Amino acid sequence: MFTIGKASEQSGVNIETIRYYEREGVVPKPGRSAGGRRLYSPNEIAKLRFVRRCRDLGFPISIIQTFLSLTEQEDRSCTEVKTLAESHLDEINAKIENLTLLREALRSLSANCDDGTAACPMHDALMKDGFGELISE
Amino acid sequence: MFTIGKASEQSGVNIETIRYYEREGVVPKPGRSAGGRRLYSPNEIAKLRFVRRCRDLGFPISIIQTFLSLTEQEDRSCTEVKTLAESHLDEINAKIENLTLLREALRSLSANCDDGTAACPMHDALMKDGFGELISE
DNA sequence: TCTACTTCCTGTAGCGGCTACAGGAGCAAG
DNA sequence: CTTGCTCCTGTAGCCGCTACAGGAAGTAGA
Repeated sequence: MFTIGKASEQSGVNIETIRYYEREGVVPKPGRSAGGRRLYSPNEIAKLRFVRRCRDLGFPISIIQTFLSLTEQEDRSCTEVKTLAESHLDEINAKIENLTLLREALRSLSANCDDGTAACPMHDALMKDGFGELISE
Repeated sequence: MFTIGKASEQSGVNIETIRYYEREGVVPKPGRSAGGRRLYSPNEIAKLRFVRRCRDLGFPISIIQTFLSLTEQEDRSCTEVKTLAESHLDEINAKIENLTLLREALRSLSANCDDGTAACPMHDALMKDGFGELISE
């Protein structure tokens, strides 16, 4: 059994964040020592690590909770997890696409600044009425 | 002069968001009608549009405020704007890179689910201790 | 002129996902 | 026994909005 500090080290989840996850019911409440300190089993630490990795992958907490509850009921949850992952993949693709558009827009605005004619062509372009709407979303 | 509803239409900024920008000092307080309603000049509406477009480009409010204050003092602020824009461009590139890594990680995890051997290979991979740390940040 | 409807006002609280305190208690080493 | 670390609870703040509630002002038609 490990205290919250060790659990944090091993899972890579910040101590405050671990307590936050507990408050929000993302992970179950751990046992306590005689002195009232949280004690984590290796299994619970694995769960925290799982949450962190899912967060790193960009999953929102709500979906991670679904993942964890699907995992509780051991029967054939793989396809459901896969479906969720793939719809998330679509979102990521959309984000990448938008960011790429945005990058091009910024690049061309910034490039205009090089000719040194106007006070600030970038600013002017963003102020003007006729400037096209960049982001689709 | 236009009421907040018209200003919202013309700038593309939500009414509530306009008031929020005013509270936060992003844009100056507009004049008021006899009855106490906000009245916007075309110039103020252009400013709102400017803020929205910068937000669309992913700039945080704090940077947009810098943009606007650089604009107030008309003297050669172009290079500063350009510098800010380019460091923002770097951030966008980093985001795209991370998302791309993330997409590959998700794809390969999801692909593993297809062979239908384990209960859920994706879940197992995320739980395991040895799984590499994906995201650099 | 009265009424119905729309727009606007202020103020406050909520969202997600943390992070940062304050003020105190437990615990191990020297 | 004291020092210093970790831990506890509870609360407030971060960003950039968004969504109310409860009321006042303005507009259009009968």
